Amino acid sequence: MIDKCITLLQTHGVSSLTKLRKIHAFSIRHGVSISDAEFGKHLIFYLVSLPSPPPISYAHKVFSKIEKPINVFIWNTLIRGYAECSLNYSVSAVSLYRQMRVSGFVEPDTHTYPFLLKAVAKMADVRLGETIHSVVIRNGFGSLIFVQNSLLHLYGNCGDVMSAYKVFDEMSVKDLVAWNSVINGFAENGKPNEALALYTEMDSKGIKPDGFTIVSLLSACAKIGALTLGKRVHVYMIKAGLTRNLHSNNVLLDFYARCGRVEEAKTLFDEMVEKNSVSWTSLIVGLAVNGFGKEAIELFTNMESKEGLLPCEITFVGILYACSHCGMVKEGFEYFRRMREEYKIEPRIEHFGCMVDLLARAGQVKKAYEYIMKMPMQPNVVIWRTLLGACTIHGDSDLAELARMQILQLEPNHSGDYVLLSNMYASEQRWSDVQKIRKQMLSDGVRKVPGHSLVEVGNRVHEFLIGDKSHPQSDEIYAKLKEMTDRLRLEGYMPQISNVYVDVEEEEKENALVYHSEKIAIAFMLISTPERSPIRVVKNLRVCADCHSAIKLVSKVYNREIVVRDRSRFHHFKDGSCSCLDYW
DNA sequence: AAATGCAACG
Repeated sequence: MIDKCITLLQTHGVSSLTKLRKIHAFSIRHGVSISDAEFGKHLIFYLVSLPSPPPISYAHKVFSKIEKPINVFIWNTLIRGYAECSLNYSVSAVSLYRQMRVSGFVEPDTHTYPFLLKAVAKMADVRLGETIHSVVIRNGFGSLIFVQNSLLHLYGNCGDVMSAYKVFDEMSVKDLVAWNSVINGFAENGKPNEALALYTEMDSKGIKPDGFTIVSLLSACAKIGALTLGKRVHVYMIKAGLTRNLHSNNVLLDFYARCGRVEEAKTLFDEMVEKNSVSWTSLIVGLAVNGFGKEAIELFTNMESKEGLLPCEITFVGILYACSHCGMVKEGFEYFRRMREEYKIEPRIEHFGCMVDLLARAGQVKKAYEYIMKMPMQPNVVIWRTLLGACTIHGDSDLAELARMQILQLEPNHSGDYVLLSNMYASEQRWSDVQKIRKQMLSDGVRKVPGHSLVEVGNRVHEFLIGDKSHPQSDEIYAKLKEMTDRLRLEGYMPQISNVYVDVEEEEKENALVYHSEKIAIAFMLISTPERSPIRVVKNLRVCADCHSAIKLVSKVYNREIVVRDRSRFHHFKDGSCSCLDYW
């Protein structure tokens, strides 16, 4: 009878939880004891093998009924189950491993450590990882490639790329998984150049990349807006024959959108043979952050009419983002309602954040505040910062002060909030308040994040800081800046120096002309690139109002399309106007 | 027996 039950598990077990429950009930009816290790082993195995997340408490119940001592396979399977569940369960995987050690009956084997390390990687606990690493070596498993690969993943996930690289360097045999893991480690930790260098090395050894390799490299480039690097990866992707790989295409789409190349993203989307809801969502979000809200919504309408495509919560974040950044307040509320009622998606704090932004950005800051007060969850620092940002733009200093007090409690020492408030006071010519904020910044030991702008010419990236004079062509750049300002004045440009003024250090204020980094970068591009060619700037902070109005005019006067990637979004400047329609 | 993408605000 037990053999029959096991056969049943083997033939139907992989399909569904309902089937497994039925087989379990069947076995009880026919007198097969759950404490029988052979049957219990199979049942746990199939439970844990169900698509994620596995029914772990059910599996654990079966586990606890199995007669002692429990063999190592069963221990491993349950550890694996916990490792594949959400983060909260990773701790249980570790404590299960400890129980196994103290039970004294079995020793961990070669399978135990990859499962355990997976759980520790999820926890991103580098100290625990190091401890287990030394245990692994002591037990003689340190030279097994799958254990080493697990270690690579662990260190990468903990942000300790140097330890990952050390493990990698000492591996005598490196398979594609090892290369992917270490490349992903660098890519995920903001080191796309290193990731790409490793890729080049891998390529020179004749190892072919797969979809994972491409995804790691491209998402790293997307994060930092490295268009030239990413384009190189696109070429590798073509060379490796991965142009039909869905994941790679999705991330390529995201990459182009995140580099401001909306046309390329759209073309790619149209040409993709296989598309899933992630592809649609990526383009919707891409259009939204690039300021093409109307197009994002059009695409969403299109998506709704397609069979078998369901928008998810992220799709709605994109849609609500599109509405808030285009001033479509009424539409935003309507989509929020439909998300809950038609799609049964419970709004998360991100969605409420969009709604606060929707009201606040449209100037209804008081209503936004009331909305925050009525939210079913505790507002986080992002929500308050949204309100603060809108208050500084719409000049509600009382509410701005209130929002800042909330932020100060949740996250002290964040320079951006001081700067926002100080800029608002400056725009109202409340210089004593500006001084007060600046003094407070000094006494609180808060240092402003210096603004910088990156531009690419050919294969080189040039970086400019505020008032930067370190570039070898500095004289030419400043001559161009002077000419630029003169020509803009003729077009009616009035410099609003207040934003710049509070940004610079006391000594520098004596120099009459201090330019924000984006202006310097644009002047540099005007002299370094052919006429009419588009200019891309990646900035680490938000563009100030003065630079924004200046760049609008530059796009007209110099007949250049200028794309500025902000800290949070894109501005496409063309013929004297911006895709954000000054709605930011 | 390692592993993938899209996410509000700043």
